[in-house]
Amino acid sequence: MSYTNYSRKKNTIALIDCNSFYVSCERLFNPKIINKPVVVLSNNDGCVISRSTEAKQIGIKMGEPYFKVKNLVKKNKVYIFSSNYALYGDISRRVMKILKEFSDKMEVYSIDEAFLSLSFIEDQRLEEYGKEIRERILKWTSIPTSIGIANTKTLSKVANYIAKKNKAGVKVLDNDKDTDEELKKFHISNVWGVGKQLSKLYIKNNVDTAYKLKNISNTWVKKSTNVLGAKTVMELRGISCVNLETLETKRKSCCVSRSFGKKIESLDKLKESITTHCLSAAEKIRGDDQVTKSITVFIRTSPFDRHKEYYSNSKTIDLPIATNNSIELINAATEALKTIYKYGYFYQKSGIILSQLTEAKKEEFNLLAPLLETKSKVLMKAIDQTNIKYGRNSISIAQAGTNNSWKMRREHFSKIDTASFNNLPMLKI
DNA sequence: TCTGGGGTCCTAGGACCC
DNA sequence: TCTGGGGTCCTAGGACCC
Repeated sequence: MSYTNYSRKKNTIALIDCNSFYVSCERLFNPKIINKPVVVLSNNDGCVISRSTEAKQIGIKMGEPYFKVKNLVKKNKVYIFSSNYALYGDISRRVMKILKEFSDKMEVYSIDEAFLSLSFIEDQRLEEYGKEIRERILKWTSIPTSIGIANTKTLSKVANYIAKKNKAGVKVLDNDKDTDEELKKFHISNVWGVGKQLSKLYIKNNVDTAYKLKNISNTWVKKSTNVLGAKTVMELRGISCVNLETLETKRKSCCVSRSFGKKIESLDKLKESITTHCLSAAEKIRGDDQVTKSITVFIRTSPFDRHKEYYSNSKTIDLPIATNNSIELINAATEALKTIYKYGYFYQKSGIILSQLTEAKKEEFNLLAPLLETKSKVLMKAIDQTNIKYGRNSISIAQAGTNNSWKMRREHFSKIDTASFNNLPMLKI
């Protein structure tokens, strides 16, 4: 049975993906690393999270711990950068703003990816339109992109993957025969929505290409996986099941966590880190006018250390009244921390999660403590504004500590000041 | 010595109820 | 010898994404 002959409303989706995004951002301000192997490291200089083409060719893998590739780095004179998310965020906003000009239906999918609806473009113009998008992004921001265009999000992901390998940087999958040819060459593990576990299951059942997945029986997928698995199969058949989310939605939870630059043992130091996490999480949700109803604190030792016993625990506290007040969150988090802290372990990471986020009602009257409520709101606002004006952590609270020996490593930071971003020579005129 | 961080969605299973 | 059954709601943990 063929699944490709359904008559359906035309639905065209482009996926625009910035190539080696973090590396490309660093290159904007550092022309000497163009055409050189470059990698960007995760927080704490832990893992490789972005690689230039040259770095990929050397054999540096995505997600690999930095210490494991140090030799390769040295031998090949690879340029190393600690991540600079403020910078990447700024560049991302610029790219998205330009993309928006090409379609009024856009979904910003991640810091370096967006889906655009191109249903209003005739099929024969799609490739040309894709090239226009690509050229304008390149010209106005110097960021190279790859563009995949197809009838569903999953197929546009496939097209994008192919576009990355071809020189034009644009791939349109709009006819069934070509699409099938490409799907036959497409390994199952590269399909969007098929991770490690599903790959294993599919391969065990002799489904090792996207084409085989597309032609699998509906009953089998539903029985063996879940609704997401079934959706992926439909999408490969060109039947759209994953909608374009054009409305910006607010987050439903907010997590702040960090590994420590140096392992820590004491409750006091953990308290400092948790306090710092609460301050930034509270600031984030206040920025979105949200409040939280529950806070989770978690701590753990290193899962990689085979010589020491692993300890990991978390505690969730439900708050009596939804809040975004830093002090209240810190108090709750501190209580939670005390219940899970165990002496004698060397902790590697701590974090907090604010969940059940909802819209803060602007004029909510708390009859029990109206005055207190207002005062603390004013205080939080003052803190946020000062920190925006004078830089992060201009105002903090004492419990966050000032001499944080546990702070993360950032030995290869490019120190590009995004505050003076507009002065930097990024526009090529 | 050194292994990221921040999200979403789904499901199994427990708690609870009648 | 021998546990009711069926429904809802909630949560922890898993899988996936970038």
